[in-house]
Amino acid sequence: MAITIRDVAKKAGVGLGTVSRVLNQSPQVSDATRQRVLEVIDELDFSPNPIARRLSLGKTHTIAAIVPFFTRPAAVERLRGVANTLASTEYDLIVFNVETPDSRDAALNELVRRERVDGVLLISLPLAEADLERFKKLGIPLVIIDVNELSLNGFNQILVDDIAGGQKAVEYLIELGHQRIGYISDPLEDPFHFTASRARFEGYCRAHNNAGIPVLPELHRHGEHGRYEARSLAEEMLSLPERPTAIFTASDTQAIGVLEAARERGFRVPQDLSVIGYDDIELAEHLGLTTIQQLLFESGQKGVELLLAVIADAERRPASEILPTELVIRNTSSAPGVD
Amino acid sequence: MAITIRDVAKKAGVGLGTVSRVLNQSPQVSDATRQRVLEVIDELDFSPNPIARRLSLGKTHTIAAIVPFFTRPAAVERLRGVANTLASTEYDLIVFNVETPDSRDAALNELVRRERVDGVLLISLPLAEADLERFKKLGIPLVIIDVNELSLNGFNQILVDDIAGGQKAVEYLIELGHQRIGYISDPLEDPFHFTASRARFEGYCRAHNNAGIPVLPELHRHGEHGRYEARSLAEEMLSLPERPTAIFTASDTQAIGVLEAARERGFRVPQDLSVIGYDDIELAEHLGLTTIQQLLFESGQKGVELLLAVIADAERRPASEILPTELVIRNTSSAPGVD
DNA sequence: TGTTATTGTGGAACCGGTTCCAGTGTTAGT
DNA sequence: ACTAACACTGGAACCGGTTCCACAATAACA
Repeated sequence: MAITIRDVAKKAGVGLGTVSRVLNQSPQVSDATRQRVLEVIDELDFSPNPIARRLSLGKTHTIAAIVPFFTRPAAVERLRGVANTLASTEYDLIVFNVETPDSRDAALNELVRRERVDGVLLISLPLAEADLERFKKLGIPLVIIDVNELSLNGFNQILVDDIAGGQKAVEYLIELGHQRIGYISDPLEDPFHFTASRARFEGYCRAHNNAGIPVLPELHRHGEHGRYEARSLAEEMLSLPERPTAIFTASDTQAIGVLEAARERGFRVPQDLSVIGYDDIELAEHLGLTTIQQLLFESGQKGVELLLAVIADAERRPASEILPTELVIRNTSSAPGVD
Repeated sequence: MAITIRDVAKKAGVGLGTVSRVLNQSPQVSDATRQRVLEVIDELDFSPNPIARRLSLGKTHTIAAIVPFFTRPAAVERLRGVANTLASTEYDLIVFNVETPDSRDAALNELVRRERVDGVLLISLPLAEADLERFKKLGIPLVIIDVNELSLNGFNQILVDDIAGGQKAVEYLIELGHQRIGYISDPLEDPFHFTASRARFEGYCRAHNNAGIPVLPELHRHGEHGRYEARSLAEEMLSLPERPTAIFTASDTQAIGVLEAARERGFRVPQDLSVIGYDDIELAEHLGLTTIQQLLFESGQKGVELLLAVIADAERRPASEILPTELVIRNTSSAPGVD
């Protein structure tokens, strides 16, 4: 049987309230008593049972992260930010990996049962109005990371301006002299309604409009997320009678597929084809891939910090922070037709 | 204030013990009563507070996974197996990401405090004898996944026969006619004492010995884990006066680095150079990489199942399961010098 | 010196479950 | 008809913390 606060109290010759006060650094304890209690705690190698603590406090000291496709490099990196930040707190993290709309709903229902978690981090996953309202009504602290939706004004969120990111990438290509710029992304409509591909496309369009370059439908292809799929889409695009001189993709993973297609077809990168990805995952640096960097690790970190703040103060007004993106120029981009 | 078992009892006009019995499917309840209680539970949308349950049962219903470098593809895939298996149980998972010996020790100390978790999954991380003994002495259920060490006989484990895996890869190359086969791996000695690179090297040596081919020191290079590092090592190797005609790597990530080096140097794969990786991560299929498949997802899954069995029956004798490896032949391997 | 704050302390009550024990009602056995 | 065995049921006690309230001892004030 493990040592309890009562054992400590008895051995130290104090009341159990006093031991609890020492544990919680209450100032209401004299130095002499505190000293004695601390000695006994040390002597018995006592450490308080966190579960009893949670029950008594009515808090679970657990937060949940809902993450679609948590094996994707960008998701893993965000989770790393979450896990590392949480490691130094007394909070536990439980991760819900979502791979189908069904598993999303299961996770949601699980969490919405009160008393399970103190707060929820929703990563890259847009929810229906009704689901969001449920969180609000039940008063479950919620922080949304990486969902670009106008309707989310009243919620706590950490977001990345994907429109600006996409625009930045394409403006850079236009500046280099490219006129036919392809865009390869996930489907703009998918069962989860992910926003990233759409927002980045919006940036793509804005850059074109600002420069007075028409947006050509044949230069925008989309398919399931993945390097392999992106590769086929790129091959289609590169077979066009008027092929693009540059391709922007919605993720680095897809950019890698494009690089493969270019190699396959004998196009040199960047001389014959410029390629720009998105995310700046670890591989991007090794590949020398020009990309739009978004602060993945930091998004997880800031999401946790915000969530803990919301948990600590339920009355806090909703806050949102927009993380910057940055164009990282490496070796897969140059002016068109240059040797 | 949330609904408790007492509210249900009152509304159903039964004692609170009865409600508890219904919740725990005790057979000691008449059908009529059970029915009534279930109706009220439904009506009030009651769900029992897991924390109170845990305190009362003296179990945390939480298991910990200690995973070094949890962003590496192989680790992520194992974790996916763990998380998905656990999702259908009432257990929570907390993940300790270990990136330095310090953070390993911190995780260990955290966990060894009793009452924190019901069991521990140790993934790919060899521990000192003393640390293992600590688990045993404290009676904390432990399952070790993917650590190849003879001294672990008395422990529950899921392991992969990395020696056989390495041997299989190299035997296949020898069969194809290769005589100069390189091996690129992590350092054989590292701060964590990872076993994978060593065991696979052992297999490499056995295959050579069996075939009467000498093991040449210049054909074995090792460096920090990573695609980029592997690339430089491969470049060194390919610059040798008598370069290898095939390279076996300790991971797919490193194999990708080798492919890059080959491309850089103008070697065609597989005509000029065969490359075999290890793990069969998702990328391997897309790249057409020949590799040794190990059951990553399953290793997590089986680890959890074993751990839950150990938790359920502390007297269970230690069990170990060896997962098979399989050679997956794709497009990066062929006989040497064939066009 | 008597009265009032102030500081420190002990422990009951509580958080919301589980479990055990005692007790009631029913059925079976003789 | 009386007792034994059995099936159900109610609720106290418990898990191990926190918190609040009552109270004692000391300090501050008039």
